[in-house]
Amino acid sequence: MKITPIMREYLGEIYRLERNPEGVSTSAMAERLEVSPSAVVRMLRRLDQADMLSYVPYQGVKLTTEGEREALRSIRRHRLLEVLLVQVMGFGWDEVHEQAHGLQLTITDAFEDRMDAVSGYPTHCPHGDPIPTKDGRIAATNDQPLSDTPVGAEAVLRRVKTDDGEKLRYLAELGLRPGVPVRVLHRAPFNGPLRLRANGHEHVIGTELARALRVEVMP
Amino acid sequence: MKITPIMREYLGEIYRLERNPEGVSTSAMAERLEVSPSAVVRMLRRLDQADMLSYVPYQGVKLTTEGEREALRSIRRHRLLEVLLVQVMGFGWDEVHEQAHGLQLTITDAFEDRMDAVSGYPTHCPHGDPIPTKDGRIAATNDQPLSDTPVGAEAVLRRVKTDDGEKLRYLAELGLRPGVPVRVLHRAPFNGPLRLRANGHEHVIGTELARALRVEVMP
DNA sequence: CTCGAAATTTGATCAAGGTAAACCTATTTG
DNA sequence: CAAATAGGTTTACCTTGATCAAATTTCGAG
Repeated sequence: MKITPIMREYLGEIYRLERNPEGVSTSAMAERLEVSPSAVVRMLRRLDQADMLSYVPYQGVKLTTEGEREALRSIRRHRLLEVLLVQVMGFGWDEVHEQAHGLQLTITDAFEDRMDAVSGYPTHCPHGDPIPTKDGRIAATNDQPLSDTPVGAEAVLRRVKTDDGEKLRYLAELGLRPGVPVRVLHRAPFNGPLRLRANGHEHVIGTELARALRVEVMP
Repeated sequence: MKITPIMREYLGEIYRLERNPEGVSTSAMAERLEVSPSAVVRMLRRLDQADMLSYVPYQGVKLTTEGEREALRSIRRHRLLEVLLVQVMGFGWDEVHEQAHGLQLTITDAFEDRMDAVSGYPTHCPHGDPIPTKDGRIAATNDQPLSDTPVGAEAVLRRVKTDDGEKLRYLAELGLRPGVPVRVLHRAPFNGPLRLRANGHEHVIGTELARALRVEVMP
């Protein structure tokens, strides 16, 4: 049974959701793929048929080994596209998720390779997620939510886990991008806002944003 | 009635065929769009419904004003994509037609604009065809087949009218690209091959190739 | 332990594609 | 000059992927 680019895109999104605490729900998939829930259900049945995953109605979904391989191919394309759009085409990191979503469906393998080359063989997407290699290996991530990081810690911002354009634009304004060193200065009690220092400036970050920021704590 | 990216692509191809001596046949469209003839017929009916063209079964097709506007939008995207693929992504001019064909369907308006900018606002595609402006105007072409050019004429190669990868690779090898000055040295009788000088070298070109090369004769 | 809200799934419909069969048009030939 | 036939065009029926509306399941609150 053959696999289409659209199927691969679903698999990529399922893979991402599987490693997310919220889990893989029909409606979550529908939202991320910008598609109706019913389209998701039908696709799940097809993907089950194609042995890409096992799907039990109302119960949930689990990728097979084969399914994971295809998912990683899709994620590679998506993240390489994001890099290309930011570094080569000059888009802001808040504009690229949706575009990569669409373009992924029509690029060729040759395009994937050229994209990799002209972007300088990047290892991470603009939001800090690792780009799987061509043979389907993906670097482990070793970071934690800024919201769980103890006061006083020296850390490096590694990932920004949101697709919300508003948030991304705001973070860009503050200069909070992957690779930037940050220090947690203070956290107000009861999940209050968090004060931190980065790029020589102090900023106050709300809880919602702090949960999206992932840092690696330095020894 | 709404127009989809796929419809626009058909319109673009019809526009191109309308200014071709061979005319707009169902099978010609099918071949250029890499689609079955039956798919073309169905689409023609939809496009007629949408007032993009008038279609009479077995008779033929004619674009409306509206249809031409959409066609030019599609052609602009296609040719800008070809420039991007060659100049920015590093593809050969023999590899870009098909890829542009697919990508056209998923790029956004914003991508079109960025593409225009990073390519330096090009006026012609890598094969020498003019790129329509955003408001739907297209430069007139003023060239003739090399096969009709008199012996002794000084001319400049303007366009290469073929999508055949073999031919394009061969021409690239000889350095025969748009903008290159050429001089016709000799033509063998009975549609025989043609000898010419370009880039300081002499080449012998068969009739088939000479028909694809379009030159502007210099005074 | 039942009821109702929220999420999930099914059913009917549309766009766009393919293959195979039917159908026009035009050219060739008896 | 009419009939036959070849080639291109169109129709008919099936697949994929999407939508919306209706039906169904699940799960938390009383």
